[in-house]
Amino acid sequence: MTKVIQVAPPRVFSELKPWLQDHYQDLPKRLQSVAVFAMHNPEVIALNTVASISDQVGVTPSAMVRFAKAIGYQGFSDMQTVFQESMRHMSQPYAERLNSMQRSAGREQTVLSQFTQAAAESIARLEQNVAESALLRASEQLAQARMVYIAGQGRAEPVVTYLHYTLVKLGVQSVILSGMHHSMADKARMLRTDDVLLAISFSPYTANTRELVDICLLNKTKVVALTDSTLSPIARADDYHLEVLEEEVSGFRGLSATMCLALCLAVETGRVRAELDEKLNT
Amino acid sequence: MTKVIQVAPPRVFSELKPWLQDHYQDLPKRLQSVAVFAMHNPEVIALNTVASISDQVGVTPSAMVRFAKAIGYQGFSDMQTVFQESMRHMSQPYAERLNSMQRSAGREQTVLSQFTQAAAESIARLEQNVAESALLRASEQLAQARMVYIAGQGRAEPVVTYLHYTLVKLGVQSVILSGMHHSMADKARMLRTDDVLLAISFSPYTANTRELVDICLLNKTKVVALTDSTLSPIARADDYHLEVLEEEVSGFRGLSATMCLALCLAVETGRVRAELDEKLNT
DNA sequence: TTATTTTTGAAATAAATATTCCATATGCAA
DNA sequence: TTGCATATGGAATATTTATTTCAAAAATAA
Repeated sequence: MTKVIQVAPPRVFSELKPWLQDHYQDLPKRLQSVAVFAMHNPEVIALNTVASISDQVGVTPSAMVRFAKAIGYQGFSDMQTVFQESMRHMSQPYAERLNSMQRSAGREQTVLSQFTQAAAESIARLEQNVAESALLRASEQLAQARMVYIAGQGRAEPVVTYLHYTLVKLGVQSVILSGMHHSMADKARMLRTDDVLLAISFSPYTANTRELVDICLLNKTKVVALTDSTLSPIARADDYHLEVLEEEVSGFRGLSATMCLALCLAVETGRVRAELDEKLNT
Repeated sequence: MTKVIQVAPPRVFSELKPWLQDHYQDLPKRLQSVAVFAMHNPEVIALNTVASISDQVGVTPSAMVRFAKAIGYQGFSDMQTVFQESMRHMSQPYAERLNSMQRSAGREQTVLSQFTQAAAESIARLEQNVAESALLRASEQLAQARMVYIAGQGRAEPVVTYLHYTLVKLGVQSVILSGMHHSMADKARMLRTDDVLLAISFSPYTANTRELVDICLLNKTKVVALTDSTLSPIARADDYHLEVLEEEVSGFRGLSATMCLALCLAVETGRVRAELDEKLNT
């Protein structure tokens, strides 16, 4: 039985790399092949089965298991989880950076670092998932509105406040609906067909906001929605909606990415509005 | 046997999303749960086993298989490959990422990428600049308070709303001061020495919030401040303040990092408060 | 209400996947 | 060369994991 090492194996991918550099020379030929492949295609190791990988590397399945054991893992499966874990953070380079910085320092995760990491991940994802065109379409709707009515409750309320504050500062007429003590029907009656409802709602979706959107859609009033999922009841095929999903940390969802998107929406609306105004004046 | 659909299922993740939007309503309860989870945590679906996922979703393994079949896949495994494939492309932008970073120096950027980048930088800086100990000290003050009064105007108001929402959810008694139609003196008179004022204020500092802090300090009422600079008039040497600076993009400052810090503060306060309560009960 | 269909969970089964074992090959030293 | 140790591939085995089945529960319609 070949035992290159018997101390605790690296539990994170970033530590595995330097380890292999040190011990590469001492490994048998096949295991070297595996090492090279693993470093060049970590995502293949993370996602495929032993049979499939060994085939791609050009070795037998046994070699894969031996490789894992040579490093010190219990077996291939054990090693694979380390590769998988590294993938989770791959798509968020910011997060990975923060992560590795802390790990190298040896510190444990502080409350602050946990939440900043989640926020950074959410923002990175936001950039990937929201199409510039969708943002533009939504902005155009808002810019054309005679008046923008903003609605949202609970966790969405800070977003409502922020959007209102920013839009007003940018010269876009807007009113907060949530605060008013009217029935939903009363609120809906205020809206004219040249107005636009800007609805913000997250899971669990509050019935009020949902109801408001329903009424508006019936009245042919335009609705721009900001939500955390296209499965949300307020996101319809025919309206303009933007999606933002916040990473969760021990049951808490932040608003970092949402606020970022809100600012984008407001600024873009302001810009489009300014363009429209200019056209009218000439 | 339940057959929602029998046509060819989406082979790419991006097509799967709209499909679920259309058919979500028609799915049984458990399958809806799975749908929501799958859209929110695609990487978990890609990387874990049926047993592990179903456990996280809170359904039985059978439900996972049924979900896959309902969409039209042969089984869970078949669906999983689609999720895995989507991950492969996700992590591809490793090189692409660097490109976009470099592009920032030269060419034009989208509105979205400009703001997400600013937000990410602000958050990264937040993590470096805020000491965990400062966060803890501030949290302890808030946790010991009989009642937390929250104040802040303008750009700080969304933060006030959010802090209030989160603190209440965590069982910490708190009230928003800003909204009340009282004079500053009236407001200050409400505060007892065992209360704490949580003041949020950014440049340009509104006179109101500043005045409130001054009165509290005179009355020996504790003040916890959240601001964008230690030079801020509301940050004093002897009180508890946290600093967060948002990166600026063409004159606009976001709230992403601020919201992240606010959440940290609230959660940490809730934790400390829970500890205190436990001690009292024993 | 009752009858009928749909949904659900738990256990049994089937499939796949990783791991171990062993015979053989390969490299190396005397 | 021979002898010894290590490395290797392939097949057997053990384990894990997905899938199916079926009875019970829930929902729906009559």
